[in-house]
Amino acid sequence: MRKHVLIYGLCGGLLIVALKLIEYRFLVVEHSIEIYGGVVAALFAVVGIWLGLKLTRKKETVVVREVAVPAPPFRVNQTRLQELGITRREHEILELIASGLSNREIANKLFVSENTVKTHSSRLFDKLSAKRRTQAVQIGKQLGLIP
Amino acid sequence: MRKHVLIYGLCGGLLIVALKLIEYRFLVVEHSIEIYGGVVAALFAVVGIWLGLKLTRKKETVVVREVAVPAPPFRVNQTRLQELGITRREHEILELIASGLSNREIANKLFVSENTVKTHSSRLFDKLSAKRRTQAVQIGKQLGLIP
DNA sequence: CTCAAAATCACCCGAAAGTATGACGACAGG
DNA sequence: CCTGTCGTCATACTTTCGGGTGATTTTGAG
Repeated sequence: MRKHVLIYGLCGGLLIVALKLIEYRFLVVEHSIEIYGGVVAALFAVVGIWLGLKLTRKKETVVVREVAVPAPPFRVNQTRLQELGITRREHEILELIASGLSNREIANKLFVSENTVKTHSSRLFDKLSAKRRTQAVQIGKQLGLIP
Repeated sequence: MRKHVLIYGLCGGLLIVALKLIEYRFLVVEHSIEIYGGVVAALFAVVGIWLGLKLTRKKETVVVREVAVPAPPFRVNQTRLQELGITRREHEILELIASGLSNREIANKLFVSENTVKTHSSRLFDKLSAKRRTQAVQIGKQLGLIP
């Protein structure tokens, strides 16, 4: 800011000197003082406006808008399934257990015997280190095997 | 913009007239033309700077920064709890069931008897229209009672 | 204080869940 | 052809769950 003022002052001084040097050659007409003043005024006004624009050009307003992330579509973690050696049937049964069905209901839905469902779920619990179906569901969710 | 220029011009004209009116009273000294020019220059430069600032004050660069909302914080649906007449204890037990604990484990955790846990869960199942604990968990999630 | 709701506990019993073990057929891959 | 995996099923047994009933204590609102 100070710098700008100094530069401005210097320019003003130089301009005045320049004008003085030529005032007796081209502006000797009587009453030309008004023209002289107007020109000087216009010139410095333009310089002032330019300076003012220069000084404030960098103003910015940062607007932070929070955007809700759309629900990430559930994707079964196939890698984990393989790691744990969980078969398709076992995974299918885990899903049905998670939806709140009993062994018998699952058996009916899959057209197999209840005992089969029990064996599957037993093996599933082993692989998930679960002792109960509720725990299996909880672990399954945590591992991304079910939504 | 046009308006500003006009106003400026008008002011300039008025100033010149004003100066002319007093030039023979206070600035009759020879060579005072330099002082006159300097004053006019400084005055209009100031006006110019002010104008420049005024013109650009409202210019803003809007930067939109999208912020991903991490996880929608889970909020228990208290209204639904009241609608169903589920007590605090029952809700507490629903949460523990959902985390995969057995009745006995819940009893130990809450320092009550297993029978108490059974009674609570029984009433809870009634209120949720659930026949099994797994179903209670599924319904509870659906109703926003548990995360 | 009083009353009702909530929380606690007990006992019984049948149903469901879970464990253990063995067996059989289908099917893919070496 | 042989072997391993998967899916299927069965039997027997133990544990857990859940329903039903009744009772006592705590607690909070009026």
